[in-house]
Amino acid sequence: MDYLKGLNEPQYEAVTTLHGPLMVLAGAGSGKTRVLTMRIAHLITNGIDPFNILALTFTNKAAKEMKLRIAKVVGEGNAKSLWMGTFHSVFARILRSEAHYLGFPSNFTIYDTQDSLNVLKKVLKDLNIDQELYKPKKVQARISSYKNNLITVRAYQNNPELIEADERANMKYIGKIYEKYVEQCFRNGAMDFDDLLLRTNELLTRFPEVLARYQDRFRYILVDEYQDTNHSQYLIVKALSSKFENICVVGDDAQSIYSFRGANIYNILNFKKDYPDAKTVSLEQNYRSTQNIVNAANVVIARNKEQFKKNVFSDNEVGDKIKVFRALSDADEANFVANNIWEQHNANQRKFTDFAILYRTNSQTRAFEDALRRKNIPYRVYGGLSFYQRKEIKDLVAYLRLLVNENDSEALLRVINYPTRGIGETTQNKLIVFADSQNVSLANVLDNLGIYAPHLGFNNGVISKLADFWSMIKAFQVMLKTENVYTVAMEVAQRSGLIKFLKDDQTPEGISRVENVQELMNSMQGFIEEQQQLEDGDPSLSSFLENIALSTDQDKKSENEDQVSLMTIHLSKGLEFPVVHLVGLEENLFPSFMSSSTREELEEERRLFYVALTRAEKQVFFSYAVSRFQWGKITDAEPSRFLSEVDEEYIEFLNPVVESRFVNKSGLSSDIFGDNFSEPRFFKKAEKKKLPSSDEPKPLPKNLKPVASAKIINPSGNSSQDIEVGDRVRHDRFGVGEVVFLDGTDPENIKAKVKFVTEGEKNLILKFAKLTKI
DNA sequence: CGCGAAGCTTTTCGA
DNA sequence: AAGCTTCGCG
Repeated sequence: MDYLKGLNEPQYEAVTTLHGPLMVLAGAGSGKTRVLTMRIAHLITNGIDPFNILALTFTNKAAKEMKLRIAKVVGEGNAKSLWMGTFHSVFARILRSEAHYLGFPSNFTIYDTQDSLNVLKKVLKDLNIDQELYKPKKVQARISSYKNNLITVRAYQNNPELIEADERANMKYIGKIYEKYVEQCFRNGAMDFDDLLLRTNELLTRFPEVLARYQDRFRYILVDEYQDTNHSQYLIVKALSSKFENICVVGDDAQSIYSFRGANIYNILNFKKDYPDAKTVSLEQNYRSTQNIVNAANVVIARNKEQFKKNVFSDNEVGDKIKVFRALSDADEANFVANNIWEQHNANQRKFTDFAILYRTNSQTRAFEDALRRKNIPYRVYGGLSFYQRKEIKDLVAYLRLLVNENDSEALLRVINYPTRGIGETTQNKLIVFADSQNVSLANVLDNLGIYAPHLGFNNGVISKLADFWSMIKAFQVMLKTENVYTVAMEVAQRSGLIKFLKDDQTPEGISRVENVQELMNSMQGFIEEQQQLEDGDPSLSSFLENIALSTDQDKKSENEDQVSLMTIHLSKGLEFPVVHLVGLEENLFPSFMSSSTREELEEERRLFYVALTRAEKQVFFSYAVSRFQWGKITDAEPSRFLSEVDEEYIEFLNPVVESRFVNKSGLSSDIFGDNFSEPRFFKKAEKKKLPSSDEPKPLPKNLKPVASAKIINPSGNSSQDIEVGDRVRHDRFGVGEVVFLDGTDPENIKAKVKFVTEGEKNLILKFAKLTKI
């Protein structure tokens, strides 16, 4: 039992407590993954059949990795029958084999958010509902939250309170829309993400024999990231574990960041109420980060009301202080980060993989990509518009979905006239109306075109176009029976005209679309080969489609490449990096303007900040910009309140503290570089110095009103007289250099080209550059 | 019916 | 800025 060596006391306890309910509160960096893997290994070495173990993880990648680590301890043969994966993938598989109970085909389609939105829009159109009043996205969110809380259509209709609430919100047709949407999905033989959980609940409650079967199979259940489970997931776990009660949940309430998709922090906060006999183990020693980082994170998270008492600590070195950089713009911020990474890469011999750039929103990515590319720094962006969400990929995938499940009308309508083949909107609408009136699927109408044609009022041209399209699909289906999936997909891409259509577009975007399709084909081939090698692999098309529907970007993280990682904070959960750049620390961005109105929302944003901070092992850089190009225009920004929540003792400012706190916002274009929200307002140290008389609580950044004139923006800045071409100057950040060029006559706006020894040439606006003559 | 231009809206996080 | 919808013409 070598694997038990080196565990600390609580870790040991968590690993060796095999029976009964157990809650492991694992602080950030406390060796949670290790405990989980060792615990499973320990179960197996103690004679528990791996077949009886179910482990639910947050990403499929985490599952894969943990399985590998377990295999190292107990041997591959033993680890194989272990069931490990995300809620969605595990229960999608179970639903496939039990689909007949629910009246679904076993090859049901899985709709992603976009697909489901498309279906919803069609429903709204069908019902003649004004999409201005019923914004599809809002409706979708509402339905999603019903599903996550197990409010089925029937439950909704029997609940006057809900109906009333929707009426008050001027959404009295929600119930009707909900009903239609569910009907449509059912008819399409499709489940959305929420259905995968909701239908599992339905399966387990309506069919006790099924529940008994899975209860008996999954005698030991482990749930990772329990703080981010929603009610639906909670009920599944509860139902499955209620017979043996060998349930181990692992989580950290301080890292609950998914309430927007229904995660319920009370699942973990109330675990003890659900299982009064539950044992609790707290892992409090952080092995990941320096003391400075851990302490800073603790101070911030302590502001949240709702939480377990924990004392996370680190025995590592004290470490560097967190460095804070104030940038002039988003581009400036990105340059700072890129420079910093470049310097550290050279000076400290850090690999690029050691760095992560974490941000709140995906739209922040671009500036960093530009800056990194300019410096030739290799990077990889995770998340964002994921590969499988690209239009060209979705189009090809829609064809494939249609082959597997021809009732999937969403897929059918997506491809019936793409590439265009003369089956326009009018024709499509006639088809839809007719199919509805006969209560059959679109596929059924196309199957029996000969019989239905007289009732459809199509001319011969349209009929033959429809027949051609459908016989093409049928031919693909026949091919699928004998040929390998890759071959069929290739045939689809070519015969449908998709490839040709894409190739006709020779713009850079068009070329990249063709490449993307190629990449999809490659990944398909890879998938098939991999599945063929696995003993229990499934190289079928529907298996491939399920795989991509549930794949996360993290899942395909490429190893062995020395690249800087760019991702949202949400995606970074569970990862760690030696150096973390947490960027865009501005009010309305982080915390997000969408989540700043209630205490609960703000606390979740704060937990997000905590997650970001605790990703770092050695060093953290905070940065924010005072102006940012956003939504098509330049917007002023104010430092995030979270900056002021970190005690000054853990922080070091890279920019000099600026004398003036004020700037004139009226008139001058240079206002965007204003220092009006510089540190003195927000940090105790500076405040004590500059505002000795002020005992008032710090104002929220929102309320700040800039006053005074632009003249005193930067007393330490340079006027035109000070600096001349040929002068040797020092810059706080770029070091020593020589002025090679001056440009402009307006003293407010003189630009200086300075050649720095280490940094090369920079174009600076003299007024702000704070150059010192030497 | 198909295409492109014009106009309009909408901005978080993601299985 | 980007995505989506609408509109008008060939």
